[in-house]
Amino acid sequence: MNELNISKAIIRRLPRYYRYLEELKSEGVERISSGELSERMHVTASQIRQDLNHFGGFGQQGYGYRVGYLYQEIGKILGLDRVNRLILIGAGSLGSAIANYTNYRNRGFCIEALFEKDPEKIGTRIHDIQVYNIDELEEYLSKHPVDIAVIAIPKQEAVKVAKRLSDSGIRAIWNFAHTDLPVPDYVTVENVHLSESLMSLSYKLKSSK
Amino acid sequence: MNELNISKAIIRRLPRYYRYLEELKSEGVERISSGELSERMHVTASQIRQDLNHFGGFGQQGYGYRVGYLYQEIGKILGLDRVNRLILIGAGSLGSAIANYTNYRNRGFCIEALFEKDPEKIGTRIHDIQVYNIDELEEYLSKHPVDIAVIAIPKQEAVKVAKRLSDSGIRAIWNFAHTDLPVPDYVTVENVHLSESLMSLSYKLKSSK
DNA sequence: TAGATTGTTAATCGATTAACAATC
DNA sequence: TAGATTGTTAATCGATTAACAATC
Repeated sequence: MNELNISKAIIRRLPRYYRYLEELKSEGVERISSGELSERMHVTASQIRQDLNHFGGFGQQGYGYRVGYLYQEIGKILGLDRVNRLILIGAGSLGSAIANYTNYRNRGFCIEALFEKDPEKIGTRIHDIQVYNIDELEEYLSKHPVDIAVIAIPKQEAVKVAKRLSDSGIRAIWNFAHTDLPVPDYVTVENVHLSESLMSLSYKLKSSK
Repeated sequence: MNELNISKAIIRRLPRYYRYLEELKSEGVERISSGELSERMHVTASQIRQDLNHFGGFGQQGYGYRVGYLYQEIGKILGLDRVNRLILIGAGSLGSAIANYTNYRNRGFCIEALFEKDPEKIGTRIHDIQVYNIDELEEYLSKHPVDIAVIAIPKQEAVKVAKRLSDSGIRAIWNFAHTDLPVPDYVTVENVHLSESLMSLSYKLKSSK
């Protein structure tokens, strides 16, 4: 159960295992072998066994893995067995889409507040989430426990807000701004650089022709 | 200039180089060495030189790299020197955010049409893009050249639409649905699995405590 | 020319796959 | 018990880093 030196590659794959297990569960499948899962997911059986074993012996020789149990355990590893409280910075179209999306789709995550500078939006509710003045960020954070801050504003402001967030003790940032955020060591940033993703696709398309 | 066997890892990094070079250009910096760029980007100078050399000798010994030239060349490699025509499937909040975002931010990409099944939205314009009935997808594709299709609809429908897209000759799909799309070999898929990204962050937060 | 910095090869490191003994 | 399949070690593969000769 030593979770200390798990490679980034494995962490990236965990949510994908989780997704496939959820699917299997909803299909009523109770047990699955690494070989069968391998065929579904298009990864090697060896990698599946190797990956899962970093976290403990979830399987049983001669039998395979119990789907429900494995699903639950990976959920725990990912920290989905408790509620992650989120706040969202930016109530533009992207921020609003994230608010909509994250609340619906992901149990384990709950968006508790939105922050904006546009006076038109402050005081309203978007997808049933209260919109606060961005100036009140520090005050809000001093009163409410928050696990993850989501940044969905342009890059110049994003860098400043990231500083304010880390100064207020935020430990995790989900960043949608087109920039790398300079944050202290104790803050974890997960970037979603959409334009970089699109450029990669453009490259792959071009080079496949 | 052999672009045939470029690793995925390098392709992922190219857009990031592109972003930093754009920044340098806008700061008026004309030349940069791999060492200086290394410090900015927090990668090794060796990796920068190694990466760039896969595509040709862009630098000059004793001098470094000319920012403008390198920026332009990486743009070409990524296929940003021509217009990529996009269509977007799904005019929900995510689709609408992507429409907004991609049109503004990324020169080289142009969203030409939106497809929806909601009768309320069909016939309207969203961020100045015409919304078509999803039933007209094949007809539209037979008349208009399209480079990339963006999928921003729930997973069940996404799989079906992906099939229709590949049957109509689409070669590249930017997929925002929570599923892996089964497509023929000649179709390239770039996934943006937001919930998986958020789960990774949850893991990293949990394990850093 | 001397100094700087690339291009490129060689060494290291890490991640993936193969193999098989352990065991249910 | 025999068959199946995991857990785990060893082998391979690929990616990153270090080193340095080439050269501007």
